[in-house]
Amino acid sequence: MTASTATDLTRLARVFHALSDETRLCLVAMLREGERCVCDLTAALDSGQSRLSFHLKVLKDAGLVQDRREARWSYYSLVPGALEGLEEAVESLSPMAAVRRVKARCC
Amino acid sequence: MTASTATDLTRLARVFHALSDETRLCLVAMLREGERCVCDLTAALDSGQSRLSFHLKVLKDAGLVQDRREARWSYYSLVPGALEGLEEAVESLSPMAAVRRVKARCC
DNA sequence: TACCTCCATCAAGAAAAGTTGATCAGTTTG
DNA sequence: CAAACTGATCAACTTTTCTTGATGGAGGTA
Repeated sequence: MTASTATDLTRLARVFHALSDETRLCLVAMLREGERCVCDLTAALDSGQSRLSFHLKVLKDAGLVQDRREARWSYYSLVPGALEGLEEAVESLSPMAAVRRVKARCC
Repeated sequence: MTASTATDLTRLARVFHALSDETRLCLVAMLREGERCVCDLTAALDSGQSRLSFHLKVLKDAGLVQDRREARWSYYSLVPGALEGLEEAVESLSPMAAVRRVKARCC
């Protein structure tokens, strides 16, 4: 809890970055309905395939979505609890936590 | 609720973008303690002044912080409720909302 | 086997974001 | 008034992110 403060910040920043793009927010919105294959997402967003692949990777690297291969399709879905965990992540930026960080030169 | 979907997405993306940087997360953490003048923030983060000014502007444009001038000092503070509102913003990316969006070509 | 579909990955270029140092305006102090 | 201080803004530069088209692999199908 005290050890990996910088790491936590880094990871939190990465999650927020993943959500900082409209295309990716759309993807998240669609995936809240349930699992989707890339071809469906591509069709729905009317977007190039490599472009979506890129954005899905960003979401995946942030730990927000997961993928599953089946035959020649890739199915993406939200990582259970990942979005719900956002709230407490924000709370981790608490005043007390801040005091600790700042005393140690902050970040 | 239906009209400004794209606008909502844009604004939400902007808020997440504002939080997608470690320096800015540090600033938010410090401001959760209460109002701070820029000189204090600069000292605590051991950062150049124009750099912090830039990041504070990003946070301000996203509606997360507000500033107040007093004499020659600028005091920054969190916009009340802004962080708390994040959670419900994420929830606004609901499956139903997604269905609506996707039917209309999504974003 | 030849061909088609789905999709990850790569390279190259375009666009956006971040950093740094300089300048300037408004305030206060000597 | 001159000098010092706080902090916003600008321009130039670096770094990161995004987009696009091409390639290739894996899995089906005729």
